[in-house]
Amino acid sequence: MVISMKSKIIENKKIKENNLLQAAFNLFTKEDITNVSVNDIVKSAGVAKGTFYLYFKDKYQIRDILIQKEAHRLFEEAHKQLEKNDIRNFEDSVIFLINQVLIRLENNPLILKFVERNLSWGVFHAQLNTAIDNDSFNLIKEFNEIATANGYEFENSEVILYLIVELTGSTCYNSILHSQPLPIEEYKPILFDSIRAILSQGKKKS
Amino acid sequence: MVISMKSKIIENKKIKENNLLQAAFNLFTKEDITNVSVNDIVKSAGVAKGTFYLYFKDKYQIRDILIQKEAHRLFEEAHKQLEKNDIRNFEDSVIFLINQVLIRLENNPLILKFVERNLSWGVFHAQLNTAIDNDSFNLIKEFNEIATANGYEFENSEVILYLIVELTGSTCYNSILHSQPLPIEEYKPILFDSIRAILSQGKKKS
Amino acid sequence: MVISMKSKIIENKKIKENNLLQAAFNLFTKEDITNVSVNDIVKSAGVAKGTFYLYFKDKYQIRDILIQKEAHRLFEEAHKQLEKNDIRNFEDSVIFLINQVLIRLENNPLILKFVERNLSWGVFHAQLNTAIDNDSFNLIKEFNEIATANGYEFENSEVILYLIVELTGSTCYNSILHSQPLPIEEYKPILFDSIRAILSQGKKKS
Amino acid sequence: MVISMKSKIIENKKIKENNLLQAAFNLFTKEDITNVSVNDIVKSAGVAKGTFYLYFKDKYQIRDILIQKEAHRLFEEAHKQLEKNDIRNFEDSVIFLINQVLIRLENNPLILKFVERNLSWGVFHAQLNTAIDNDSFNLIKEFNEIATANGYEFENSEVILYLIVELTGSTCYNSILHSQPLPIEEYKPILFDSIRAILSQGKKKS
DNA sequence: CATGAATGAGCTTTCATTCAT
DNA sequence: AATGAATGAAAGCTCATTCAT
Repeated sequence: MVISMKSKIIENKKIKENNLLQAAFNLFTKEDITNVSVNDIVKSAGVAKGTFYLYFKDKYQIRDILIQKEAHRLFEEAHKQLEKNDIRNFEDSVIFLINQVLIRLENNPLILKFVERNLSWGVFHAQLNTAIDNDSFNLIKEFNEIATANGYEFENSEVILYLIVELTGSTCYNSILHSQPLPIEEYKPILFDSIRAILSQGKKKS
Repeated sequence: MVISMKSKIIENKKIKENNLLQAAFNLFTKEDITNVSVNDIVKSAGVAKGTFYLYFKDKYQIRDILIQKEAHRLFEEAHKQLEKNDIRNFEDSVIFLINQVLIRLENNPLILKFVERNLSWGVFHAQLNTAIDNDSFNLIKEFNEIATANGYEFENSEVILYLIVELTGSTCYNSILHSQPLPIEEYKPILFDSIRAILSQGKKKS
Repeated sequence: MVISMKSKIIENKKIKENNLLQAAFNLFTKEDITNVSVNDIVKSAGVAKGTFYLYFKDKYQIRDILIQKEAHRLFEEAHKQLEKNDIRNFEDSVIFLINQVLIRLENNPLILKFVERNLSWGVFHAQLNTAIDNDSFNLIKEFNEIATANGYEFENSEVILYLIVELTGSTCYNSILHSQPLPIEEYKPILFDSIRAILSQGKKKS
Repeated sequence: MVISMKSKIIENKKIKENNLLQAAFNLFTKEDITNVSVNDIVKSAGVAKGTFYLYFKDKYQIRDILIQKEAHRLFEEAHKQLEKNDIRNFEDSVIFLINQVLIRLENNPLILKFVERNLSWGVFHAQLNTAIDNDSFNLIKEFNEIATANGYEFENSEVILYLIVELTGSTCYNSILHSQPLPIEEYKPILFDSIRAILSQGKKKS
């Protein structure tokens, strides 16, 4: 009995926290973070103002947590798909992974809107890198392994990977949300060709 | 006499306006724009609060003017250097121009900080485009001309140019300011090789 | 216990609200509303600035609430007196009611000052009409009933009533406050005679 | 020559002053005086800010001057018409004069709008009374003369006149501008009947 | 744990008025 | 006499944060 009561309380806390996170996410996708007050968040979440401060330091902490969560989920799902499909070729693997992430962003532009509204590429990017490093799936290690197995060799493979992630991120953001400079479907071929061109620098002559 | 009196007033106004712009620039490089109040700006500029509104609508207008000015100067100077040096080769020209801009950013990282603090690559990019378009030096046009003259052909040359600008901007920003993933001097060769790889896609077989 | 705690808070809120209303009323009787700042009101009420906005939208809302309250009380009390006194004659009833209101205004000229200072005859009048219409005591209906019962008939009885109310309001205001054109006690007979003259127009010849 | 130069300057001053008065009148008919800034007035008048203070103390002074002017013109014109028409009957004379003023207000509701916008019945009324007293045409004196000549006698004739002016002013204001309680054309007969009823109190039995 | 009333610092913006030119 | 740039006090209002209940 005591245990179930406690667990119920804990469960209740989790619900409150999630309500706040969800409410904040919704508001942050509609308005710049400076135009969202803690009042707005607690009203939308249906809790009292003081309750907010029991769970979070301020609205910026809630934003960072949201970004971390989304970035983590994004890569986890892309990774799952990569494992399901038995792609051996090096360039294809990289393109596949990137494409998986892009597909998710296309289908859920709220995440991008959220990032745009909060002008937080910097924060998002930092979290993305953290996600890439810490994930059970170590992207860099795998990148190197597949590269070597396929006869590629890079002096500085992480930098090449970083460069590709940045190129993709900064251009696809505008492409998905504003079709600038091209709609994402038209832009992808050009992007992917450029990525292959970059990767092909590492191809060893046999 | 009348003219000199009037011109003195006009001169004085220019000084006040510049004081405000300079003060705002300094503050914007130190703090996020949301943490800089109009009060801070006028105090730093040594003018009264009301004076600010004689010259600018709000602090966001002052930010946009600053960004436009900086972006314009950046490209103007880079362009001058390109004209001084008689570089004919296509890839070399592109790399030279990018390098000139990067050298200026390396020497004045405040401009980069300013842009970071305002997290406005988007704005910066828009201003850049305006500067590029309106300038006597038309980047896109020249890019195409030199490309053709050197036996390069792109289906979508503006997109390729955009892609290169974004790749450069998003990666060099961290490289210059935080030496991430590498210090700018070490990163440049890798970046330039990747840009050449991207450009080489357009090379026509003769 | 819980109830008493909650009720204490509610009671406290009522006190705060009344403090604000009272403070505003005092200031509005001394100064034109445009010369009374929210700051003045909260200082006088002994609460923080933000508290004001917890209870009212702005100072104009507080003014309207005050006017409504006063207008309502004025007529409620006059009506009570009319019921206590069994006056059957038509002209006497009308004069009695008007006199009751005037007596109250004479004894509490602050209400008149408040109305003057806020130059809000319009608002006051609107509230008065609402009070007349909505009150359990429906003046217009009763006016008609007593008129008919006493052999009076008006083509447009509401207009006659309106005309009398305006005549009374606009002249007694100056009479009570500035004894212009005569002190109220000297003015009343003339006013009442004029009102009777107006009413007598509706007297049917028998 | 010197005289004409001086007179030209004086003329110029008059033009500036009139420009300011006209500009202020236009603005005061569109907006409450608190929402009209000195800046608005000088811009509309086409003069510099400082010039305003060469002619007027503040915007409230300009308002009072405007009200005085309008009130004066109103009665002057009504008076002229009365003289042109040889009306001998007492009640008819009073009604005629009132009707002349009303006709002018109906045809130029800007004056009423101006009064409404500035919520200045009090000020307007004071100026009106001054106009009535000071005018070459002494209303009260004439009122008494015609009354006596026609066999009317009032204990307090000024008070009766005041009462009629107030009744007319406070009700016709709403009637002309808002058709409340009736459009002015429908309201006039009722009003005039009531005025005649009031006046008939003074009729001596012969 | 949860509440929400209360706070007051701090923001943006306006505007009457001055005064050197 | 006329100008208009400069002022800075003061307004309305918001909101993160606290704390008694």
